[in-house]
Amino acid sequence: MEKIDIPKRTVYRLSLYQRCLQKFLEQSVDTVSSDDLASAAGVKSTQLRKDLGYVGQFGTRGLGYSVETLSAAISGVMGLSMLQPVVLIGVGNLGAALIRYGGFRKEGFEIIAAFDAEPSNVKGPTEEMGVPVHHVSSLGDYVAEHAVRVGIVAVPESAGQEVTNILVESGIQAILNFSPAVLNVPEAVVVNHVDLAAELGSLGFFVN
Amino acid sequence: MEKIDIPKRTVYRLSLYQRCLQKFLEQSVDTVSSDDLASAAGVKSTQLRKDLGYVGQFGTRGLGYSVETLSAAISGVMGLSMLQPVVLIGVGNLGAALIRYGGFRKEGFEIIAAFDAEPSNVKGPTEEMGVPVHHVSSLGDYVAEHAVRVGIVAVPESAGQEVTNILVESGIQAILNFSPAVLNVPEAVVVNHVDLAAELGSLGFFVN
DNA sequence: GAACAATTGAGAGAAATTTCGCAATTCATC
DNA sequence: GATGAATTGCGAAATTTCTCTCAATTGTTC
Repeated sequence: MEKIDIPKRTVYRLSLYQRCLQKFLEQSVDTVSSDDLASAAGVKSTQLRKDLGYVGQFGTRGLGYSVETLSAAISGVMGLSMLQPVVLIGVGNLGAALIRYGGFRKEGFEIIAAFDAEPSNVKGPTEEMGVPVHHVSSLGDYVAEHAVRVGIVAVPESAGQEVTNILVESGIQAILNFSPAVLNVPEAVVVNHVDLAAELGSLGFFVN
Repeated sequence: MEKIDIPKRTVYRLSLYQRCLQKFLEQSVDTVSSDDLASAAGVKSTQLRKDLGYVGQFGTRGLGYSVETLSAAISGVMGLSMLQPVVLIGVGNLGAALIRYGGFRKEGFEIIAAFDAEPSNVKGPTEEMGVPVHHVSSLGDYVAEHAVRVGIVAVPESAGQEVTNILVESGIQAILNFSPAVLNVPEAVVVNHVDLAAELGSLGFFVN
């Protein structure tokens, strides 16, 4: 497929654009210019057009883009046409917050199961959100059985690689990693690393 | 000051290096090569050396870097020599998780107060972590009075810009933004945007 | 103290990403 | 149906970021 040659940055921004389009859709806007959409997403319009250029041609010169068409096109490329099941590993503070956080569903993802080393310590999410919390020992089988392609890792650093190995062996294709650990994965597996401490830490440089 | 011309990416990685150095320090390692440190941080050694080159010269050819010296040097540049007070706005799922999350303190940051539109709905964090939760109406005064330089925004999108304006007017210098909103700030204020939904959303592209 | 192995530091080169510039196209108006 | 304003799409230029290469330096061994 031609997917491979879209820059990672562009892919990330496509998902921003998608969210903005959704918002326009809710407001019954049916046409946007690259300027409108770009400023909603916080980027320059030239960048937006370049990004969309990787995907195809959807605009009408002089007019702009049809919100609906563009949104559908991006959905297609991003593989968001149907709900993508996701597992989450590590139901600590952050993991539990992510389960309760509704924002993922709108992006086309649904956390269908959570795993923890001590599921009995976990109470909230199961009842609140209907997400069952299993023992981490069943992770591999679950992922393989349900053909889950995306995993969210929210375990402590020490367990990060171990959990990742299980996921990889069971056929995971993409990981969103919230642990501070640097995860070692085969090339075919994509990891997005969200390092909260580093994000905050790097702000230190800019103050004073 | 000479700070301005270090690339943002490099600044981010410096904070990774710092954390790795801390770990080496705990293990009583006192010298590391660029290869050792780079692989701990998940980057190439040439990149590490280039990054450190922005800060100064700390290594000894043939030997490597003194963990202690390098760590101190990075701390100096990153302004982490003393604990940096931080306010957090929006004590929902994510905000509460961030308060409970201990990892920030190690990076030299301490959440000294939290703010919410409905502080009475918030229970956990105040008692657990000793972080008081105030009404958002007192945010501006608090920030100004305590000369807080860094803020964490974890409010819903609709409130993002409003809260940001208050922070900016009160003299904030850096913001870690977890809301989906694109925050408009003057040039002097730095924003790090952590967009959870977009991070997960962009993974959709890479699966299947 | 000479030869060797290890490792940094920095300039040059390569690659990736962003921005610019402008022709091409479309719609609305006269 | 010609003129003008708006706006895309894309190649080219500029910028930023990363990687390579290699001389310079240090400690170690014989």
